[in-house]
Amino acid sequence: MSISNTQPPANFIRQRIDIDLAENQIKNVVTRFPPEPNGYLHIGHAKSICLNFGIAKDYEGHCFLRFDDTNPEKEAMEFVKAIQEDVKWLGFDWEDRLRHASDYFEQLFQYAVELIKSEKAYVCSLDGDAIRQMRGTLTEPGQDSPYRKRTVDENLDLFLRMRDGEFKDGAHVLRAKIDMSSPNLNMRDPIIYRVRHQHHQNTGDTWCIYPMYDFTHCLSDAIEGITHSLCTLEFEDHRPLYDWVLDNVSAPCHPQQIEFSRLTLNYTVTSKRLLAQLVNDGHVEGWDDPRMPTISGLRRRGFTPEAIRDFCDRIGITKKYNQIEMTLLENLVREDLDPKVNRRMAVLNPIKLVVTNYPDDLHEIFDAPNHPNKPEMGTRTIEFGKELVIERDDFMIDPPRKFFRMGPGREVRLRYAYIVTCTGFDVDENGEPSVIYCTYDPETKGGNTPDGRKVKGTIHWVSSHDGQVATVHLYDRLFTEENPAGSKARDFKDHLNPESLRVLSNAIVEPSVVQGTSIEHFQFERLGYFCTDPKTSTTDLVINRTISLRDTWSAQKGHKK
RNA sequence: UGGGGUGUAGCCAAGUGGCCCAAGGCACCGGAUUUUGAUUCCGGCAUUCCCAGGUUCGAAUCCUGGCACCCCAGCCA
Repeated sequence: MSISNTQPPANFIRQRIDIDLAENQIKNVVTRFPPEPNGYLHIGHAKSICLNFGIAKDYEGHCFLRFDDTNPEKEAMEFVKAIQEDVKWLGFDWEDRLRHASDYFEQLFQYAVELIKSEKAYVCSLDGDAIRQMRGTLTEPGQDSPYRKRTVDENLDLFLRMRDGEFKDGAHVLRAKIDMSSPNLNMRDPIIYRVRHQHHQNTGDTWCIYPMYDFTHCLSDAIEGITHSLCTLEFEDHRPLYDWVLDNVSAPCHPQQIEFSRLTLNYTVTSKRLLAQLVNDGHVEGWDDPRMPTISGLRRRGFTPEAIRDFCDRIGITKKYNQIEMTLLENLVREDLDPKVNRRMAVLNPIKLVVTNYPDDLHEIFDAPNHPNKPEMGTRTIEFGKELVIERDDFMIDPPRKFFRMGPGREVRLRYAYIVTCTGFDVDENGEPSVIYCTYDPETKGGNTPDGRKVKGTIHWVSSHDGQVATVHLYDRLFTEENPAGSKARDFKDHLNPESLRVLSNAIVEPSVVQGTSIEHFQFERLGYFCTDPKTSTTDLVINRTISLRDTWSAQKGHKK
């Protein structure tokens, strides 16, 4: 038996679930993906989405999409819409399990009342500074709030009045009564409700008090019957509080929180806060700028859901701090696109090539395969003529021996057309070549060599007669540093790559590169994978480079891509 | 001498005391095929698992002691 490659990768969370199932701790698996709608989803969220939805799928359980919307100041409908679109695009379906933490505000309120009644929560009227000061430090215990001894009746009365809008923002908070000397700061009477007179994206103006994350999350999990609440490492310290809340109210069940390490990708940032800065400061065009590691940016760049899911599978789930190489993601995109995408020819930096012995007004039509290794993908026609364009990089006045392209006196194949020999060139006032001349060998139609002669170089071309002008966006990594946010001394924006976007406005593409309403993917032969930009129009063809082809030649030569 | 975590190749990662002189992927280095210097294919790539002791017939896996790194003092999540 061969090893199945459809087997989901083993990881410690799946092992935990296997044990829970085997020991009958749970009957079926329920997970959730709980984004806060305060920004767009990024590749790090994709890891969590694939984990949570992937586990639900593999174990035939369920996964909720739940908006963790307890802080109305930062949250917006734009983000809840975008998040849903991104999760769907990645290929996951929450069916009828779309929820908001704010759907539970009334229940949460009742749980808070329970806590007050059992003397496990109190209204504290200290201001922010005082609360902070009395919390103590990492090495020193905190001090009890003077309001800690308020009676149940007094607390109840105050809490109800907080809800009724009697108090200004910050006047009072509700705190859990735990232990001000706990070595875990989260257990030092954490705030669980605060007053915020703020319009909420989902509940409107119904509430003016909002529950905090630590109180909301565990209870939302319990209400939904989540079995395994998967979150990132920074919440490890919060687990005792997660468990405390569930142990001290009449929660329907007690989900288990399990933490895993978040994704770090080199040469970019995976933090909503930092990405928001790039958007707000205008360093990129928006959340869906193709240079952004956001799901919407990657989509517009031409990355596929398949490649992203594959990436998430391959990086694994552990508790180790990691930094994944961007080249892994890039290679998986190539791997996904290579077998399924049509080949086309496009010249990014054109220079004119005149075939001097070709008839002036002849335009031959050739069939060219859409995929050289997959005949079943069919063919398209390409037009040949006397005047063509080729890539400037494919010609050198004085080429080295190993340059398998065009140079004076050299023979080269024009892909799927003819073998041509360079006979001369013109230069402009700067000494740069401006026109190249060649002759073609009529016996080599289609690029074949009936005499069996070897022609090492094959270059791409487009006919001037029917080639179409396009604007091509060449993208490169957004940052010049591996870990742009890794230094406390320097702002991450100092490491922005000034050449992350190059716009080529005179590219010539073959006419079969037509723009549809949705993103179309191509491989431009010898160049890379490209896609039409969603903002392209019939009069202005805009094409994004997803990723270049692997290029061992220029890598060896140390040439710049 | 606050608490919570993590340490297996350049980057991920399996491994849960004997089949480990450590799986797999990416990267890298050869070599074959090639009308994309692409793809594909074949081969190579940790006597060693943060370090030092110990237990054991046997340790990456157990014990003891170090070391390094990450997270926590929002009325953010």
